[in-house]
Amino acid sequence: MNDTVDPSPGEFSAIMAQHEPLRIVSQRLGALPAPCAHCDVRERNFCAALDPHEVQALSKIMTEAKVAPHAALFREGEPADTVMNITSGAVKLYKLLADGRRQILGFRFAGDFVGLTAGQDYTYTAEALEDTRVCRFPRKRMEALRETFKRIDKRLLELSMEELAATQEQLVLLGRKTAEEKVVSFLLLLANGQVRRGEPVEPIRLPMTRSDIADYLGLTIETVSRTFSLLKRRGLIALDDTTHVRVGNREALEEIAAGQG
Amino acid sequence: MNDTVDPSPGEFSAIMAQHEPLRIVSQRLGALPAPCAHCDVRERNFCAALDPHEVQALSKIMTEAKVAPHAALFREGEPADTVMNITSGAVKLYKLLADGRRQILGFRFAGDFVGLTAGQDYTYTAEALEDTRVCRFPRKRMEALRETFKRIDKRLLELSMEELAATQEQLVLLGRKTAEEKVVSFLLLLANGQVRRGEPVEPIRLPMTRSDIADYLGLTIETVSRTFSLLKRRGLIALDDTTHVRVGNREALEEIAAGQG
DNA sequence: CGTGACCTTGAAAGCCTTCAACTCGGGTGG
DNA sequence: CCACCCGAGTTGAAGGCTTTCAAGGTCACG
Repeated sequence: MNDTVDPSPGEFSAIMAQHEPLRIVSQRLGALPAPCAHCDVRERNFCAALDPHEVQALSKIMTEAKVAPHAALFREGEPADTVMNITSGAVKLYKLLADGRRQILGFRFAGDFVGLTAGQDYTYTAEALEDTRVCRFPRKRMEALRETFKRIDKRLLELSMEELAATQEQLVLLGRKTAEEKVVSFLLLLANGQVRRGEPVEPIRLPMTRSDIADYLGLTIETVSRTFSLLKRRGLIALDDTTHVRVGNREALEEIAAGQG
Repeated sequence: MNDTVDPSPGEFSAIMAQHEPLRIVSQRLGALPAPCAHCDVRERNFCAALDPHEVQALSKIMTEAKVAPHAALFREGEPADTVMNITSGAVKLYKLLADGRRQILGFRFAGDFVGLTAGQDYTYTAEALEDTRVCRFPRKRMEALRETFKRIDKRLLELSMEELAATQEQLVLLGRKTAEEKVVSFLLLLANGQVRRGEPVEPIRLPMTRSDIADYLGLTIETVSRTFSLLKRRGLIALDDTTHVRVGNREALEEIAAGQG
């Protein structure tokens, strides 16, 4: 957490310029309120559906920070005193078993909210995959704000329920899908995420390593690699390089992901 | 849903008498408000932390129903127009893949809340494992009530976050634990649930079939059965019959579940 | 007492993992 | 400038954990 620093206000426009997708979303949706330029990732960030008063109050308790690749936003077991809204970059969330086995719970991108917990401590670790920017909200002050603006709870509940549904979908993937189905489901999930954020559908960007993908899908890096190769050989996907995938036949992939026999 | 009928008011005391655990919890916590006698499963039901006004309002929109074994409370894909609080019995939640493979998302017991969704439709099926009673809250009227009593949202958010954390723990189980670790984790989860509801720790009651357990743990019924046999042979558990388990060495099981590999 | 659902156990097969070798690209220091 | 190293990724071969296939057992129920 000590590797985070606040960007100067002057940097904002430069940052926004680097993030074409965010600007696209902003333009598409017009001038809605947002606590800061960074948070201006409409529809997805938790300010969506809030009114200007609420957003303004939120902006007052918020601080901005950037996180370097491999640095943690927070770690499992630490006191959960901050919730964060990612404004650019990519983050992985994971838990560890006693002997070091790792399960990645999910990946989060611009507009996503992380660090909300029921208990006192974070129940997972959040780590940046690349240069990442976040808006940080102190939990104490956030809770005070929630007392004043009850609608914030409603919004957080919506987000929490959506996250729960996505996590339950992931249970199906881990418990009942084959390696191929897992990898295909993963690619489609990333593609859908890009569309939701207003980014181009293709190429599908993979900011995470094969090891991260493996720990997300409950596989080994070798199986992930082999499955990519297999899909490529079958003409179902094309790899520009190891981090950019293009999809040939979307319908075919959708069928595989759904487990059509 | 048509297999549910409302019990007559006169049945309530008889029902309560059958549910020793609920009475125990009630006595322990004293006279807190609850929408109905059935909902009187303190600490766990969603009325906990609400004040009498809120609970009274909730009781007015609530109807009670009983569900027979194998009958569905609701099905995946149906319009999600009711949320429910289980007051007795046991329920399994599951999703299906196109070819029929099933993943059980979790089991729910007295005091648990089911059917809350972000979208319009249920994203999973809920089916009774045994005779089950529920309090049903029409979504529309519930949402109106949430507008009036904002604290309900706060309570629902708490429940949602707890459920999310539990589901994330299940991701670790499905993605990274061995068959033995899965079964042991499952038994401890059930044991903890019984304690939380004020029931005796032992024997651990298994109201679900081996097939249900398998589909919850991402295994086959044969592997589940073999793993039970293995644990029994090692003296780590004892099976009174197929549905009642006793634990010899709790610490040893905790270590196995945590993956002290 | 037959029937069926559920559970257990054995043996063979298979999917994924483990172990191992090799490639590729980037960073570094001589 | 380039040899060297290291992390990340790919591919092959062997092994193992779990599944699949198969058979038998138990118990509730009509």
